[in-house]
Amino acid sequence: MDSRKSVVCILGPTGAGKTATSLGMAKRFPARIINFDSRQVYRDFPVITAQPSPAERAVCPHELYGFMPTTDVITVADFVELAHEKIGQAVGELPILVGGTGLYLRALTSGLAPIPDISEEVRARVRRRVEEEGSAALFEELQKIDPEYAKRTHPNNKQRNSRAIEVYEGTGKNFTWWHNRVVPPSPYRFLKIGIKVDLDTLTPLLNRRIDQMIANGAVDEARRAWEICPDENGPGWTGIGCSELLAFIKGDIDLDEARLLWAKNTRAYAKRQLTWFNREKDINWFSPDDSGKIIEFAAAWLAESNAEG
RNA sequence: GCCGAGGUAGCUCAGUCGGUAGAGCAGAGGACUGAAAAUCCUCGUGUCGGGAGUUCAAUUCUCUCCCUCGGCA
Repeated sequence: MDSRKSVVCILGPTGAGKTATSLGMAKRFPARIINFDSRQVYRDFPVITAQPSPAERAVCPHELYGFMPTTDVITVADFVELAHEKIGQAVGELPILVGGTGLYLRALTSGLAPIPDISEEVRARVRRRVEEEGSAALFEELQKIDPEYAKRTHPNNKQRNSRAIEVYEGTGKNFTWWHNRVVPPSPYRFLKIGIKVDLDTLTPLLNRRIDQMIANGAVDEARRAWEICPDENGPGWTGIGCSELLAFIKGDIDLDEARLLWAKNTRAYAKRQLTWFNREKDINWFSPDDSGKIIEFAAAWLAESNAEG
């Protein structure tokens, strides 16, 4: 018997129709939709990051959408904590996780290595070092303190190399040591539903969605965000579409160039998402127009747990 | 019509003092544990504009033709 709380996850590449699927499910079961998309948390970019509209959100409670300022960072660890909190609040409701950030979902379902927070001083120092000495210098150091992890990263990967170094400096244990710690099993049982669309089918849909976003005020949205957070390095600005529109607003490129760049980057992102999800073995894949099947499938899975419990 | 500069990868161009060529971008695939819509890795045969000549050997030198872009008429 499995008495753990049931959580349904709806994942897939951007633009595949996850929102529509989740709403269909929310109409069938009392539900609470919880976002696991790292960019849809930003309140200044509801259109550009394709957050559910107010009408869509009225269908059932929606959590972790549009609540962060562009100036703030969200990390995997922050997400996992927030998601646990929101799942806990779904009492008498089915928690439905919807999103496309593979790392966030994996961290939530498989657990995150229990690495303590690294102080801002250490992080800032390591980051300064990457800029000054270059990523390869940190990589050489990493080969000494964590040869195993060094094999899995690359001299040019400044983000990973500095993270691995800061963990060692901040905790005295290397990254690999932390990764090998056993994480407690999740208090939830998860059903992963993937919306599968091949890239060539998806691309024209993504392009059309960009035109729609522009028609829905994406440019003004970016202008307003720029007034609120006039710092290109503000974490919210890393969303695809945000930086391209900012380049247009600043006069560096025209709107058509911005659109083409945006489309190209969106497709590349969708491809990265598909690559990530292809590796996960426990995803049940459906096509976007299978919403009926998906709901039956979820219903059967939920009944199974009730029968057991 | 004359003078000049060019025609090399899908695009922008480098290069070969004669031994059949390589960067960036684009494109494709992949990795991924606190920045993840991030960050990073791998993948380059193309009548080197056509034809002829010189040469063991021409994308490279010579001639000629075609085309593009400037300038002069």
